[in-house]
Amino acid sequence: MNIDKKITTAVVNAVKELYQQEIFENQLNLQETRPEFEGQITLVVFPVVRFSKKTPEDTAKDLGEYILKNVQEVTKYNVVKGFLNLSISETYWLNLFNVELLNSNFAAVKPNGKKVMVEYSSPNTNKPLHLGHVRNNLLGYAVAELLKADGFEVFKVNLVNDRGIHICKSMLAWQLYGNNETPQSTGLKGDHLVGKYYVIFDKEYKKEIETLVAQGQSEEEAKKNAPLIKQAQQMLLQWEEGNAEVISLWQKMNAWVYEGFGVTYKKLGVDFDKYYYESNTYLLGKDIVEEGLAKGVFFKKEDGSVWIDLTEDGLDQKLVLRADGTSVYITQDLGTAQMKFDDFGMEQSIYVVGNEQDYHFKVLFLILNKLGKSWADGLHHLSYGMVDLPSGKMKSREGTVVDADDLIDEMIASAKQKTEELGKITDFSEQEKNDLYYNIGLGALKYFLLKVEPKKRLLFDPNESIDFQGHTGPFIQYTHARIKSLLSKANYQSDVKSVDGIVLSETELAMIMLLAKYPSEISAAAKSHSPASLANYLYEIAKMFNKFYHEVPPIVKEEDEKIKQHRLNICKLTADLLKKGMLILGIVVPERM
RNA sequence: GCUUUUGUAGUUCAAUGGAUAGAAUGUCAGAUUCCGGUUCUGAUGAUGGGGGUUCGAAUCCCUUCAAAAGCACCA
Repeated sequence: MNIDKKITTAVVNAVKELYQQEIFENQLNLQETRPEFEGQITLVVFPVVRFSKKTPEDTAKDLGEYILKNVQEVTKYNVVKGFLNLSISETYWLNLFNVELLNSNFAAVKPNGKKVMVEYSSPNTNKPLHLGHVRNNLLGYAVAELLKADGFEVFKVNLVNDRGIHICKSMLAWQLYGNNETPQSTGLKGDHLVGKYYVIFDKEYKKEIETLVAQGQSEEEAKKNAPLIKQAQQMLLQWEEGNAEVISLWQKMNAWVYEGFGVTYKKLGVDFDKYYYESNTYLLGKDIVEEGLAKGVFFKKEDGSVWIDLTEDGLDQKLVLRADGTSVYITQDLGTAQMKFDDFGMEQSIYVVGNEQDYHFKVLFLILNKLGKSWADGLHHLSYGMVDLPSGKMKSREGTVVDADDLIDEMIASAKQKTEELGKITDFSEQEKNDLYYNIGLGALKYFLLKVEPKKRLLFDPNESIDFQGHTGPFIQYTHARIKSLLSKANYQSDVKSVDGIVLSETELAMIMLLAKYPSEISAAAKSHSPASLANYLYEIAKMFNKFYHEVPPIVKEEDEKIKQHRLNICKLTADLLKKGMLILGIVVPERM
């Protein structure tokens, strides 16, 4: 039984014995004692006051005395206003560290038997990935890994939007202006080549609109009447009819895109257990519409279109099936949700999608709820904010979009430059060097994008992200590398563990308490789907370690073997947890850098 | 216009309704340097405005201002 549990149990008993009342553990609030007061654990007394009918100070004293008598580990207490500060014995902390934290099971995953799906990435196949997608991918991956680390069985899936008017635009432009260009003939990455024709389409389309407007049409008319858009729409119809030529072009160009995406995914270090394709799912959902009609959840209008009325829930009426019987976006999402559940039978399902779709998911989940789907309560939209740059907003039309591949290459180049300037790794092989640049560059990028709460907008500053000092990935990587270097210099033996009879310094104690929180930090971060809180915790560890390392006398020169071993144990555990935690974020911490 | 989200030091980010709102960066001063481009210590400086609920509010409610997004038989 851990110390928190012992204390809360004691308080519950104290309330029973002293005040003849029943209080529940979840009404109690324990927190870490602020550094300016004596003690390590603090009970906030206010919730108990209504049971004691005494002042907060008197209540705190009552409880303090009771805990002192009944909880062996508590050696002292003091009361400041409504706060009861408890001092825990040194033996307890030392024992916690030696027996629990240094045990190899400490940060190990304990399966909880639950299944969760994380859908992320979900790109369109008409253009390459950009900075916004990067946030999505990193977030989705990290949340999935976080849930794994908290004991879930996780399925990562990617729902690819591979059909529709957008890809027809690229296809048409390639047909008209492409001269049979291929990734091989141009040396362009497949997704970039297809994206190039998407841009060309847009350019030519705009020209046509201008011409029509000059001929006297309104802009709205011109947008509808331009020959290019009509041809694209025609092509979409042919696609739906299964026209062999169109399908074959579609397959060819999508294959280029997938090859390109594959390269980007690999560089980002993300992966998927299963891909879903909208070309397979876009017809789904019609049976759910039938089901909804039968249950009276949906209603049919005179023209045959099917709707749901969500006005009682503060939303609008929402179309779920067109009058001509074809699906809309939400129809297929209804069907896809059912299919995903049928495939995996998970308790929870997380959609990592930008916040511009908040309304859509609100509606989607509400509908599934009204349809009485047992799994609807486990659906969750992990909504995240847009990414801005110091130079301003990204706008595809103005060409200020940051391409994912370019960005990654720049980060690696920047890591290389910084590392070379210092010349610390001249003995590395070429391969080792390249791996290092990659790990630092990507680590900088990933940490910077993940340290911010998902739902907030994010300002990405490439220069700041790769700084080796401050709140950055490389700072944590560097701290880890320094520890590793220290351990090897000190010839550290990990099999010597139990070291007792030591007096802990204040910072050592703080370090142990901080490291002890690892499992609960993982669990809390997983529950709130927040890699950001893990990222911040890891930074705290790195920072606290530096303080510890600075304050403690030179460890390598320490003559007392017990103290030396104990301090090296702290170093070792710090390095291990940093490594493990960063890996959840998708970041590799180098052994040397 | 309606709805949602976000407003915290100069800047970038933290803070399960709990104590004097923490970091980073920037600036200034000092200390240390076990293998570290260091690192550490101190100083500086913020909850957009106005009400309310509460023993206690950055956090919950109302209102106002600002920014962003959404409001298609698009996805």
